[in-house]
Amino acid sequence: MGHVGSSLGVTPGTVTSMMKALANGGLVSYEPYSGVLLTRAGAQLAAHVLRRHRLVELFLVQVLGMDWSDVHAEADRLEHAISDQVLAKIDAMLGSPEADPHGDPIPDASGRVPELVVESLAHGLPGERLRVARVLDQSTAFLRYVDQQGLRPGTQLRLLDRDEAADVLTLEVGGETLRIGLRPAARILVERV
Amino acid sequence: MGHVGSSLGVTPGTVTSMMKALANGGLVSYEPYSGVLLTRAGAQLAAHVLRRHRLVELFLVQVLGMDWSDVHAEADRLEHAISDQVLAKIDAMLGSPEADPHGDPIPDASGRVPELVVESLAHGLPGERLRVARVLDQSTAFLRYVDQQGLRPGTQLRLLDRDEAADVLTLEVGGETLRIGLRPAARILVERV
DNA sequence: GGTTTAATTTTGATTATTCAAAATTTTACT
DNA sequence: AGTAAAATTTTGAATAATCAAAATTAAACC
Repeated sequence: MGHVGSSLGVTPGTVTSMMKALANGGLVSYEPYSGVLLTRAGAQLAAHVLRRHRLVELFLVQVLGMDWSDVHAEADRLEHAISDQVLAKIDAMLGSPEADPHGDPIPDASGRVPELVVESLAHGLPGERLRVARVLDQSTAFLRYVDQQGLRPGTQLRLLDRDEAADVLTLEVGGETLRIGLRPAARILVERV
Repeated sequence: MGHVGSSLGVTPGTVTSMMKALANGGLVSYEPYSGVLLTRAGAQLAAHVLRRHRLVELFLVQVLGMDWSDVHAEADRLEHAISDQVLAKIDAMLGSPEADPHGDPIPDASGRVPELVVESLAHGLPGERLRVARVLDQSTAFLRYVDQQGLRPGTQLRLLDRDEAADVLTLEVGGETLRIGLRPAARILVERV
């Protein structure tokens, strides 16, 4: 559980305290040394938090014209301050979207997440026509790279070649040919078209 | 200073602690039992907080289509979570407005507040043509009333009669005639046109 | 002016959050 | 199986925010 602490910037002991508090509130089941599991209520709450976060991200990009590589941090601060009423307005304005700018699915108001059939770009076979559905690595650096290569969610592409030895895929995107390593390709999810 | 506490929902002792903390941070000068005064830095910060609050209110009304009688509470929660970058986008989208939906002036980015020459509607004289500039009482009830009477900021009106004895003004607004007490009229600021 | 009343401040206690460091448990490796 | 390493939890202490109630100061009133 150490990674939870470092990603939140707190010490391991603090994470234990938090987990106990969550267990106390009925949001997780917690057995010392073995880990935590979300309860039904906890999963529900998590879905609502995700919904807020992702709707806010999409709003920041689409309505305020912000860069998609910056909105994660903004949304982290905003999601706690937005009322259900404002969220409903945002949702309506965006047309109840199913995915945020990174392609992450947005749970609906009841907490259900839209499923989509996607696979990793790294598993694609030569000749396939694909559409970028989702970018898993949301670090600023990676998003910038994806942006520059024109591989944002929604983009169509064709897989030209797959070179296992060199660890490289060759793609055709918007008439251009580009090469991408299998490592980064594994962080990009696509759907067949 | 008791009203500060009650409007914040805390006890008087807590207010004293807060004032000491603000004085410690150089935002106010504080002399026990005599009161507090904003320092230059405090006034600057206050202007920025007001700017945030009022820009957010206007944004909620103009962009998200919310009711102006609801946005105060929303803005109170949002103003702390919005980054300068997002605020700048909002400001640009609204065209660097000078007043929020209630007519309250919005300080510019440097903290300067636009002055406008206004007086209370209660001081108007019969025959004057006026424009509603600002509504001081921002309780939900009063804003609803003002809304129903069509007296939102920007509305033009003519003062027909002033009856000191009955404590009533007679106005002509958009072809309609309406009567309003001097008490509520004092909460509405107008400019001559 | 002296006394009562109201406002403000201080005091002492409570609660919540976090950390560093020690203790415990699990996992990994021989 | 046994030990070393890593992860997790516990402990004890520090900090901050708040409150209720007591003490102090200022204001109001005869």
